[in-house]
Parts: sequence; structure tokens; C-alpha cells
Amino acid sequence: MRKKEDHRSILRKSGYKATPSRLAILGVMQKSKSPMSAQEVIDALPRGADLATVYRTLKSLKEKGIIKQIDLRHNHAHYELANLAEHHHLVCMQCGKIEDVHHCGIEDVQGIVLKGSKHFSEIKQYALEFYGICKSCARKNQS
Amino acid sequence: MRKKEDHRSILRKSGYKATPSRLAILGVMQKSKSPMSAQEVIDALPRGADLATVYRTLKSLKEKGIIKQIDLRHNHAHYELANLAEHHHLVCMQCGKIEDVHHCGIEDVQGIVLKGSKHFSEIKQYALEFYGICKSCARKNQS
DNA sequence: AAATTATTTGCAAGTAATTCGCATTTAGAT
DNA sequence: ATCTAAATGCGAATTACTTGCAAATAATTT
Repeated sequence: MRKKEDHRSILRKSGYKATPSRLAILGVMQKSKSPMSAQEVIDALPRGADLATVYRTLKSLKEKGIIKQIDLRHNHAHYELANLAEHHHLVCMQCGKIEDVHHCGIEDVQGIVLKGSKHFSEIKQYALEFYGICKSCARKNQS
Repeated sequence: MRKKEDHRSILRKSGYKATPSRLAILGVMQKSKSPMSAQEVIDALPRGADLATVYRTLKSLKEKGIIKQIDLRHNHAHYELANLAEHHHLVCMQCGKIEDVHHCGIEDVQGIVLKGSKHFSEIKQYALEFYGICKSCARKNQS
């Protein structure tokens, strides 16, 4: 398993020190199947971590594009590793359930949007999330 | 000008009382050319308003789908009227400038996504925002 | 392998965004 | 005009996140 080494070199390549906290945070995010909030990251760390450290780390990782910020409309930010296959999220507006979306029929949106823009010269990221009702909640609502 | 009446009936149709605050908030949002934060709404209200009332109103309006929450990654929520022509936003990661995007080449994403989903039975909204650098910031960065 | 130094961490305190509890007011039904 | 559930205003509370600073440490230099 090369994961530890990979994370170490990802950090070093971005000019960060490969500290235990950072490696642990990346490890936890790698394992997670869905975007994590700062609190979820802490809870998932076997030996815990200081809140401030986690926030600082997430900020740094985001600045270098190692992780992406995801908006699930939960009143706090979520993050996931940036090197995952491109995908988006389906979020249940009632229970918060998340499903990954891999095929949504869009292609080169960024190119098209940039071409049509008056004031922008570069698009670095885009976010596409869907909000709806999951089947389980829909069922509950019937009764 | 039928606006006042429209807002009144929009509220009543959702089961809300058409109070002066709510009408004022809807009026202000109607005038705004970009998504507004709670604070921006207050600042735009000629006779001000209580912070809690504005937050409560925004929450209610959002629950009924009268306004949409928009994530500009500014560390607080933004909202805009839901009955605008479908569009998305281009956000400058440096200065926060916002440009509306009307044509992005996507069609029936919701349908496609829903068809491919295991756990969801309904998509109510989706958010598509682009984050990049505006020309003016790009120019500044050169010097 | 020890010394050095710029980063990073942990803690506590601070700030920003949003929510809540409750007494008072008010929109709209009767 | 009266009544009542819903809405408001106020302050306090909570949540999410940030900051300052002294102590610790990763990685470089010797």
C-alpha cells in the first residue's frame, strides 16, 4: 500500500511539511465515501485532533487544490479529495443522504461558459450539485 | 406595477402572511442583480429590519422554493429569487465578482441524473456555479 | 546525528453567521 | 370589531470558523 508515501509527496510537492496530522487527515478523507465536514474529519481521526489544526489543514489543502470544497447546503463546508474521478452529488433535502453522480451528460461546460463570458478569463473549478428527495424519505412522507 | 400584489399572492399561496417585512425583502431581492446575503438584504432595506426576522424569512422562502440558496464560497449563504430565467454564476475567486451564465450547453441534466440514480425519486433543484479569475484580477496579477 | 530554522501545532480567546426563547404585535379569518 | 395563530423584535445562545502566541517539530544544513 503506497498511500502514506503518496500523501507525503503530495504535501511536499505543494510546499507543505508532511506532519502526522496532515497525513492522518488525508488518510481519513481517502477512506471516506462522501464529502466530509471539518467535524466529521475530527471524529474520524483515531487519535482526534485540534479543531484549529483541522480547519487550517483543510484551508491549506484547498488552496493548493488537493481537496475540493463541496456545498451540500448543510450550513457548513464539506470537502473531498480532488483526485477522484469527476463526479457530482445528489443530496436529499430532507435527510441529507448523498449519492454520487457520475454521468450527467455534460461535456466541456467550462469551455462553453468561458467562451460566452464577458468578464472572465479563466475557470478553475465548477460545482454541480443536485438537491431532491431520496426514495426512503419519499416513502416516509406518504404515511 | 403589479409587483407588490404578486409578492403578496406568492406569500399567501405558500401559506405565509404577507407582512411588510416579507414584502420588503422580496422587493429588495427582485431589484438586486445578483444573489444577496442576509446582511446585504438588510442593508438594502430602506427602513432596515431585524436580523432574526430576515434570517427567518429567508429560511421560510427557501423552504417553499420561492428563493434559491446560492453558494458563492464567501463563507455565508446567498439567495436569489427562484423565478428568474434559469442561469448559473461565474464567481471570481479573487475579488468575488459575479457574472450570470445563461448558456452552458446543458439540457435536461436533472432528467438524466435522476434516471441514473439508485436512491432518489425526485430532483427539485440543482446548483451549477463556476469559480475562476475575472479579467480585471488577471490583469492585476500580471503586474 | 546534532544544530538550526521556518512551519506547524495546541490552546484559549475571538469573530462571523445563524438560530432560539419568549413576550409583544399583527395579518387575516370570523 | 374580535380573535387567534403566525410573525416580529429583542437579547442571548449556538455553531462554524479564525487568530495570536508560545511550544513543538519536520526537514534542511552542518
